[in-house]
Amino acid sequence: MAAKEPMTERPRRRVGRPRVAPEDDGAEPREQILAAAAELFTTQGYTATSTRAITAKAGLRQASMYYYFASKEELLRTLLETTVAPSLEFARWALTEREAMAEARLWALTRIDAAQLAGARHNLGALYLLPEVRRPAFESFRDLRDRLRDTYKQLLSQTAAGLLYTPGELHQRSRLVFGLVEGVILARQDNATVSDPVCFSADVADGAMRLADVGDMSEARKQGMSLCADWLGRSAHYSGHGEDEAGGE
Amino acid sequence: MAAKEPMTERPRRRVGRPRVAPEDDGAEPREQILAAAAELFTTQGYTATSTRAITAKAGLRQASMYYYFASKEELLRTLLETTVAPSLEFARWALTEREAMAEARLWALTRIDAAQLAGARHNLGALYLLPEVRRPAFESFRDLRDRLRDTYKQLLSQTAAGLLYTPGELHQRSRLVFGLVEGVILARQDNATVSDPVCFSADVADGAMRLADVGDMSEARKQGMSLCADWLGRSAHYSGHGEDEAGGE
DNA sequence: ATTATCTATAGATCTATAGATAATGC
DNA sequence: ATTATCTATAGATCTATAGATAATGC
Repeated sequence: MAAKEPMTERPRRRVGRPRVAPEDDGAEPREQILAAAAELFTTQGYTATSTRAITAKAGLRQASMYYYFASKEELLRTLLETTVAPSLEFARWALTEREAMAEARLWALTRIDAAQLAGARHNLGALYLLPEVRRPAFESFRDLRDRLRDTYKQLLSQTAAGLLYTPGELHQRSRLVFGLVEGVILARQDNATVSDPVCFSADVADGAMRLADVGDMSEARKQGMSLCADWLGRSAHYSGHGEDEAGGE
Repeated sequence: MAAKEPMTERPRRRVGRPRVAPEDDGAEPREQILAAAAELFTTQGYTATSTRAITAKAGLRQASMYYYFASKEELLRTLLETTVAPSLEFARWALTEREAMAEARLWALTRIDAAQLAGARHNLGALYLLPEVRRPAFESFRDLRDRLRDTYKQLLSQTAAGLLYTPGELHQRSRLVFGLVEGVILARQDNATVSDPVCFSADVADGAMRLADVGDMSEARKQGMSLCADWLGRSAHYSGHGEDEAGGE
């Protein structure tokens, strides 16, 4: 994501009227705006954050935001969708990996999801909790989120204990597990950063096993870890990087 | 909370300039404002809810709100503090009940807390999650919340399994338990109401036992239920009502 | 000519205050 | 006189658009 040419110091003079505030780092303006919005939306809320505050932090003028985003809503939509995407991709993959036991896949999904929530800069998961996300403008994002939630439920239903649940019990239980993961977001809201996302996410995944009444946790954990490793290997293969996303050891 | 005199239909003509919109029910204006704010703050957020929207729902004019509350912030502060108070009172009491085992007290606290979150009108717990609550204006509320969180931690540390935790493990583990309870808030945000708060809160308390590695859950549960019953008896004694607050059976 | 910014501003809010007004109570 | 409302509005926002401007690129 950083500079690709360590040798050639290529200033790459940019077209267009220069900024009044010089760019401090080499980041693209669009990315700077997204980063500023991420920080402000997560800490102060959506409506309470003005486009003026965002652009001030990004180092340009209020109106310049509209060159990159059609509206403030589109800015939030972009952040929401890029945040849920990685977990959802893993979820889809986990559903297809039928050789692994459902317990292990649930462990791995919980772990990947929790690690992403714990490790992301600026507690991006907190965006899911913004009341404004209920507006119709963000429905497409809520659909993605529902699909992720449903994957937890499906995997849970395939565990040994889960096969015995009534539909009502399954629903209740999957809410508890999903809630546990969302708890990571709330934990971060209190103390700025989780000290060790790698360990913490594994703890959360273990917690999910307990909530799911998994008998042999160590087996699920072992298989689950290898699923995580497989996935991280895969995604590292497709996109050049991605290794520090969810902390595999 | 409703009418005290079923016989004497006492219209109790009110002093002051009459409202332009007639009062539909007999509720006090202050309470009507609080109820309207509760609904709007929890569903749309604090900044996104205008004082105009609140008072429109309460059936009076925007400026009339300021007769009862000095500012919009004071309105939110009132809601926050009345919401956390019942759980915190129970928490304080649970700490003193030394005859009961720590596991049972943790079960009971989780249950009371979860039941209140699940059963309250308008998902009031969602107020805790509003980003605006981080503002200095709400610090006194955050202190109360911290005290509640700390009670979970203390009880957890006194369980059989908890005595063996390192301080770091204890902290992590208590975060998971507290997060599980907060998950109730998130569950409600999706599907408007929890079908059965009584059962659901017991399930959450069981979940806390699982997260806390409690060996004999049934014993903790039995004792915990009786603690809940004791408390509800007590509070029913002090204040005339309060029996449907946290659904004891 | 194209790109990426800027300045300026229209128009729509929103909170809180000032001060009038219509009841009851003494 | 006191109480509980009202109307009107000041002053401070905030989002999004219009249109100017300063670069590079052809």
